[in-house]
Amino acid sequence: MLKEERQQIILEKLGTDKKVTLVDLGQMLNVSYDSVRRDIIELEDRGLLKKVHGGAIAHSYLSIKASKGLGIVNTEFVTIAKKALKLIENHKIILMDGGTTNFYIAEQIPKNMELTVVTNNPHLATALAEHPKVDIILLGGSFYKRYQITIGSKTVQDLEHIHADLYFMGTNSINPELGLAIRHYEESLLKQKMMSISRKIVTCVIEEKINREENYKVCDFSRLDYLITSLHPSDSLLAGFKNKNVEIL
Amino acid sequence: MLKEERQQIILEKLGTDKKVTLVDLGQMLNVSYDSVRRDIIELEDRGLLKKVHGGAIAHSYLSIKASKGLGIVNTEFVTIAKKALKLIENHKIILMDGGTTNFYIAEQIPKNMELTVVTNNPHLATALAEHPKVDIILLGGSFYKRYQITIGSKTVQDLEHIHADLYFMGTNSINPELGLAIRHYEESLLKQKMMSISRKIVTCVIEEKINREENYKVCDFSRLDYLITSLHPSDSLLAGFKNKNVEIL
DNA sequence: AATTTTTTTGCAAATATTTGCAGTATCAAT
DNA sequence: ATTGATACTGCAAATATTTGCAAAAAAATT
Repeated sequence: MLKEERQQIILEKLGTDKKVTLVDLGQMLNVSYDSVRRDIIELEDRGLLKKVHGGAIAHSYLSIKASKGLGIVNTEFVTIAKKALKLIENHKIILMDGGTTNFYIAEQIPKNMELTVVTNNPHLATALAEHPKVDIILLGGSFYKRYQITIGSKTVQDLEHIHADLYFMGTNSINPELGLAIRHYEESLLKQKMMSISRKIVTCVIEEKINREENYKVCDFSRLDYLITSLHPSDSLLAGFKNKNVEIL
Repeated sequence: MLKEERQQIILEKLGTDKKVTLVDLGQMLNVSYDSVRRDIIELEDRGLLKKVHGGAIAHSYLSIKASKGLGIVNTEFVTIAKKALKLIENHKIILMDGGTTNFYIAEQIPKNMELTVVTNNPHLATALAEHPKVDIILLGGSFYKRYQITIGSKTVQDLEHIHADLYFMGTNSINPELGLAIRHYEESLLKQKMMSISRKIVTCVIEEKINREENYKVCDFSRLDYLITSLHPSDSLLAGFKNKNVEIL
C-alpha cells in the first residue's frame, strides 16, 4: 500500500468519524503503529489534521468547510457564535487570531455588516472574502504550517500601529488559577501583543478546554472582558470563573 | 508492446483504481520495473498523474485545487513549471506574487527542496505547507478579495527588509513595446517594489497573455532577466521579444 | 536492403526513502 | 506514586529511486 493512499484513507476516515486512534488505524491499514504515527505527523505538518494523544482529530478549518456542505452542525459552535455576534457592532475593528472557534464565528458574521477584521489566519481571511462589506487586514510574518497562521516578530511588529476595538482570542485552555495558556511559545507572545492593542478582550471556548492546563501562559483569567462558552453562565463548570471584571455570556 | 499502448493502459487503470504501484504494473504489462517507472515519469511530465514513492496516484485524488481551480490539468502549466523549476536552487529566497501560474509552479517544487518563499498570496502559502523544507513568509497588508492577495502600503513596507534571489512575477500582459502591465494600480506599485528588492526577475506567462494590453504598466520588458512561456524560445510569437538582456526559456 | 541514427529497454551500483522494532521517555488515570 | 498505555528516538532491514551504460528495437536514411 502506498503511503499517499494510506494518508488519504486516514483523512477520509477522519472526515466521517471526526477522530481516529493510532491503534485502530494501524490495524485497519495493516501497518505498524509507527508508520501510522508518522503519517499523522506528516498530515499535521501540512495542516490537514490535529494530532492528539492517542490519535488525531479533524482539523478545524477544513472540517468546518466540509461539514457545512453536509448540513452537519456542531451545536456547541452555533451557541457560541450566537453569543459572540452580539458583541460585534458595525464599523468596529475586530482582531481575531487562529482557532476553530474564531473561524466559525467569522463565517457567521452577517453579510451586510461593515467591519474591519484584522487576523493572522489566512483561512479566516479567505472565508471572509465572501463578506462584501468587511475589510480584511492580514498580518504578515512566518507562516506556521501546523496551525496555519502567521507568527513571529514580524507579526508582532505589524500590530504596532493597530488599535482594535475587540479581540477574539483563541485559547487551548482556560483555568481559574492558571489563566489562559496555549501550546506554542511564540504564539503566546503574539497573543500578549494582541491583547495590549485591544480595547476589549473576549475568548470563546468549547467545553473541553475548560480547566485544562497547557504550557505557555498567555494571561490571567481576570484580564478578559468577556468569556463565552456554550454553557449557561450559571453552570457549575464555570463556578470557579466568577469575577467582577469578567462578564460571562 | 508499444510504449503508448502501455501508457494508455496505465492511465485506464489509474482511472478506475485511482492508484497504481510500479510492481503491479510491471507484472501486469510484462515489462521491467524500470520501463514502467519511465512511463510514469513521462505521464507525470504531461500532467496526467502524480508520481509518488512506489507508484502513482490519479491527479485529482490529491489536489482539491485541481478540481475547483485549474480544472483539467493544463499541459501549458506543466511545461512552464518545468522550465521554471530549473531556475529554483536550494537555499535561495524566492519571491512569488499572485496568479495561477505561480500557484502551479509552487505546487510543483520538489518536496525535498530547501527554500524560503516570500509571498503575498495566502493560497500559495497553504499550498506550500506540504513542502516540509520550505519556509514561508507571508506578507501582510490589506487583503484584496478579488485576487486573494495582500496589497497596499503595508505590504510594500514589509518588503523593505527583504532581499530575494529570484522574483516570480505574475502578469496579465506582456508586450514588446508596452512592457508588462496589469489591471490593478495598487498591485502594479507593489510589483515594482518587489522588483526592486530582487536580484533576478522572471515572469511566466501563458500564451493568451502575450501581446495583450492592460492598464497599469509595471515595467519594460527589458527589465526582466528571464521570460518563460510554454512555447519554444524560437517560436514566431516570441519574435518581438528578442533582447540580449532577457533570456527566453 | 543495408546502414545509420534514434529511441527504448533492462541492468547494476550508488543513493535515498520507508518501515518496523526495541529501548526509553512521557502521559493520564487511578 | 504506580501502572498501563502512548509517544519518541535511533537503528537496521527492506524497498524504491537515480544514474549511467550497453544491448535491443524501431525509425529514418542512403
